[in-house]
Amino acid sequence: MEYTVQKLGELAGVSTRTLRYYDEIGILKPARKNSSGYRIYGQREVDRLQQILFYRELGVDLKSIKKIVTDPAFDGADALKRHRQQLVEKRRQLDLLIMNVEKTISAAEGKSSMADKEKFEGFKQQLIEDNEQQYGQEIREKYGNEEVDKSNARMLNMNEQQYRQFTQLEQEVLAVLREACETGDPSSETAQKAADLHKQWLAFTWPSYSKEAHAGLAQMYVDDERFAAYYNKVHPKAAEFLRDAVHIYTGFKK
Amino acid sequence: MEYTVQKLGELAGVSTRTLRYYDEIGILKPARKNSSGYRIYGQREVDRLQQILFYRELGVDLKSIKKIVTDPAFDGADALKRHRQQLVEKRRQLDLLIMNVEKTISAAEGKSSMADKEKFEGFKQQLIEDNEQQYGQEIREKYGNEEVDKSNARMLNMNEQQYRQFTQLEQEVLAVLREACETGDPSSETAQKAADLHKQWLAFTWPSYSKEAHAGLAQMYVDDERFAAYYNKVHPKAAEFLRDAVHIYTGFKK
DNA sequence: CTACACCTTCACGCAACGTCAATGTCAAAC
DNA sequence: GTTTGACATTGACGTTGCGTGAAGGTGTAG
Repeated sequence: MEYTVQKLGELAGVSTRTLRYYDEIGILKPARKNSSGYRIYGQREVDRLQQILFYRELGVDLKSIKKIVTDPAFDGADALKRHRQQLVEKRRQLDLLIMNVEKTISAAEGKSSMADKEKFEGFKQQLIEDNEQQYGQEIREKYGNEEVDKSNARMLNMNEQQYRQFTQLEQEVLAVLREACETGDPSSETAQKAADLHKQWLAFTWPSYSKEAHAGLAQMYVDDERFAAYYNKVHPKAAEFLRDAVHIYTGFKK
Repeated sequence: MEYTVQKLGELAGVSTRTLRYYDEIGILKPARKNSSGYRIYGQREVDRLQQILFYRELGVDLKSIKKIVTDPAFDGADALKRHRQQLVEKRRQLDLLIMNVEKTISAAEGKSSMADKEKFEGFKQQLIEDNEQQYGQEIREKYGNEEVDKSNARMLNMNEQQYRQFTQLEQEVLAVLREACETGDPSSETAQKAADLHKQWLAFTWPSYSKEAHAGLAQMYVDDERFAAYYNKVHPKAAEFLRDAVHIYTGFKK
């Protein structure tokens, strides 16, 4: 039972290029080469190829497969578990992505029937609704209806460019905050920059900035688990850290 | 407002390499170059970069982004819809992959006996602990300690095969629910199938099934954002949809 | 004047092959 | 004995979105 590249390829359903590649990376070497340099595979190689293809179908990368098939002491099931973890994480990311894409699409659809001029109205409207639904009640209780309505009104008055700046600033706040958290010091320069960015971000929608409101809001980020969860995406203690940084930034005393 | 590569990079949170690459592929060219060949970007380029990054975050590839941002006649929303289709298909593949990997793992575990059985016990134990930590308090408040403890006890009494059925059912519920959401009709056959699967799934751990409890639980999936988030992985309105479907399934009247 | 930070253009590396290209070999047909 | 055609070989580039040097020019502060 000896096979040339093509025969083995047909048998296993892979291209000859693949077999040469597997030889090249040392994952499946032919049993021998004939006088003209042709690759000759035997039964052992067939079995091994099956094994390789089995793991390949499960999405395992060739480097890991190599370890599994070459080192008999290597635990395949264990490797698969780690692999599963990666896949599950990948799916989580994909789920988030799809949710965002769908949000964007439905926002865009709400707008497409309208005039071109009102391009982002639907998008912003959606954002406000989301926000209201998530945090509306608490914010209204704390800051009063007027303030919140004014804030929403400001957002509705944003144009597309402002909106993009707004979302970008949001990203920046999170990025700097994450970096700052690593320092562990809320009075560090980075932390204070995060607080400043957060103020700027706030200024986009909050009608009147005040140190007290800023400090109070920061406290709420800690108290309200939904806010906390939002910030803690970037670091387990990000919400607390931001509060401390903002309290220093605003000169707020406990 | 002029920026060199690094300045713009810091502003937008991308590397200078990325900006040079975007120049190279013609997706974002600098406004001009100074006498020494330095790239100089202006406000227009900043805006455009924002737009690029916006789509990039949604996982759109640069080739498509190029079309969107360079050709004003190109419909971004349309591109996003095709993109979503790709993502959904990708997720379907990923789901299949994960199922296969899990099948393989549990098959391998069923083979090796003693040590792995203990691992399995640990697995269940872990699952209960996770669950307790995440939802424990609310559930205990709503349904009482006894019920919850009984539920946990049932899970601990599951054998491996039952456990596999249980997790498999969980996946099925999500899959059918996703499909049902597309119909938009909670009374549709698919939606009712989802509700039925959900009941079966529930039966695995819930000691005594009742329509009232089922309907109430479904309502909680909407009210509690953590449950909602779990179901909304598959569709933005999945939690609400499931509630409606279950309410029809159980004949619950508002 | 000298650091030193910042800029430039190559160019390789990454995963897993697909796809030529140029050339050698085997078996059968003429 | 030669031609043909299928099959083999070893390169080597293309794919995607940059990261990461290398080698060398430029801007500015001390």
